[in-house]
Amino acid sequence: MAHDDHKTLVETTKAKMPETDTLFELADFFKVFGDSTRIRIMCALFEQELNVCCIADIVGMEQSTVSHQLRVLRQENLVKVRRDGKQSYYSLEDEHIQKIFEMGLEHILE
Amino acid sequence: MAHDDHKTLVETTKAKMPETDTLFELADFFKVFGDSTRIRIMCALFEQELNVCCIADIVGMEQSTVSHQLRVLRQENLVKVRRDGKQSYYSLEDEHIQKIFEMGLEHILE
DNA sequence: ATAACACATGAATGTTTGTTCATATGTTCA
DNA sequence: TGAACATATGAACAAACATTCATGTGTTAT
Repeated sequence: MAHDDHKTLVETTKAKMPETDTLFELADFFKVFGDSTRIRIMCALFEQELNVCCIADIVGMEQSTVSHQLRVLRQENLVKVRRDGKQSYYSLEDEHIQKIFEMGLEHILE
Repeated sequence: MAHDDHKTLVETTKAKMPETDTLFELADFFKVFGDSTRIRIMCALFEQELNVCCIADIVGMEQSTVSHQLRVLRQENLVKVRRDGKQSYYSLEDEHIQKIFEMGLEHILE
């Protein structure tokens, strides 16, 4: 009966999926990649660590904007800070980031 | 002079980065992964193709909501549709998706 | 101590986005 | 043809988000 097929398919599929909580976390993680300012910040940090003022000039946005976005990146453990005198130097926390970037680029360039 | 260092660093970093347009596209692409409903839809489709009504039951949302989100996924070439009678069967378009998922999961599970 | 600088943060604003309801389109079957 | 079903779509609404301005915090150097 079609009803049973439907119910079975729904149930078995749900059973094979990761925990809902995990998938919500995953969405939150990718959300960070979904903004062009943050993408450009991360991209700039591929080369070397940079202080806030440099990043702001590179992406062409207010220092304040960049600081807010760096906080978002920090909260998701994507960047780390090193304080040196008056300046804060940011760098990438994780080597997954570059791979995720590459895969995204592969997808859009085809 | 510090001013020159700053300017040089900014310029050389900008020069090494991909085109700004590309990075905007990349952000739009990742934006699609940044919603838990869409993440769960894609996750369900890892197993096999599914029609809209099944997907709605699996993720526990309105059919309308799922249709809207499937359109977003279609627009970014992440899923494809196969029409069979009254039903539309959706499946994943791209094998990058699973790898991107895996990397995201690796990041959050540590 | 105080001025100048680098960065962080709170409040306010406008925009984007996800969801729902209602309805339209398209398909099957009697 | 008309009823029932599956899906798509438009309008409306609320919630989330990115940016900016103004200001606070912390550091250096005079």
